[in-house]
Amino acid sequence: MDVTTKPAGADCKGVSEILSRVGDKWTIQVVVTLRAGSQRFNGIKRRVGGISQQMLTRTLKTLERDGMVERTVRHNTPPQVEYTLTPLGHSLSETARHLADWAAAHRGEIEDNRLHYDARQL
Amino acid sequence: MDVTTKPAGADCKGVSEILSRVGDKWTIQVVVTLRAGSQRFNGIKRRVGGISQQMLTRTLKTLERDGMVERTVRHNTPPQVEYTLTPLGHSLSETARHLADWAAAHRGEIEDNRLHYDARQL
DNA sequence: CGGAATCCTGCGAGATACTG
DNA sequence: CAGTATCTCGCAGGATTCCG
Repeated sequence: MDVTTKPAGADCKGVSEILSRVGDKWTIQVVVTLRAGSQRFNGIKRRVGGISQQMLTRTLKTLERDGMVERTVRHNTPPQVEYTLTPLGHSLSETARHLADWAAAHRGEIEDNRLHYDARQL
Repeated sequence: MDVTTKPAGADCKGVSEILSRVGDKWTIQVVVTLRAGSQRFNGIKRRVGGISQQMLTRTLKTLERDGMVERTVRHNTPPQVEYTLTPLGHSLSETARHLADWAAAHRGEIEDNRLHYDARQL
């Protein structure tokens, strides 16, 4: 699909899909967790904290499908499954970090604005 | 900002809230639309396209509360309400654009990965 | 240990109609 | 024109149970 015709802000549908992935509750947290290196299922679950097994499974599967993480199975006893960030996944994590930095930098300002706004509504 | 000391995923809660705002379906589109300058309610509605007035109202109100847009009322007949991006809002739009650029750049790769993945599942 | 399958719930979000 | 008020529905996301 011809991205070049895009006038600097016209989300061509596919873009907003990626955006929504970033906004989803767990994807970014999992990706960021994996920046530290390969990890196994319950390891990730422990590190992310608060995620249900169901959602971790879904998130990892989606990320794998998108080519953000690689899944490696070792048929030992007990079984081991390792998840590793691909270059694409790393790239996403970098971009997401910019956003996170922005959020961290302006969080106070935003909360302030909310307080003022709410006060005015009384 | 010293990200390196963060234990690999310590989203300070408020950050993920901002992230989810970015991922929400309309916020970014409205902000991007307003980059072109002040605009009125139905003007935004027309430009964004596909948004219901309900969602536009909600989105604008949230953005106003967060201090991203400023609302100016003119009691004419017919009434006019203008929405303008604040500096904070501009700043967000810039950051969001980086993400959108990333998304646009990797969209093809991701779709490719999905096709391969789905093919393997048969 | 690493999942899959199933059930349940709340909220995001659309459609529509009414108001000032 | 610029909203507010309802009603509704789909789906993200949680809890729980079962499987290899």
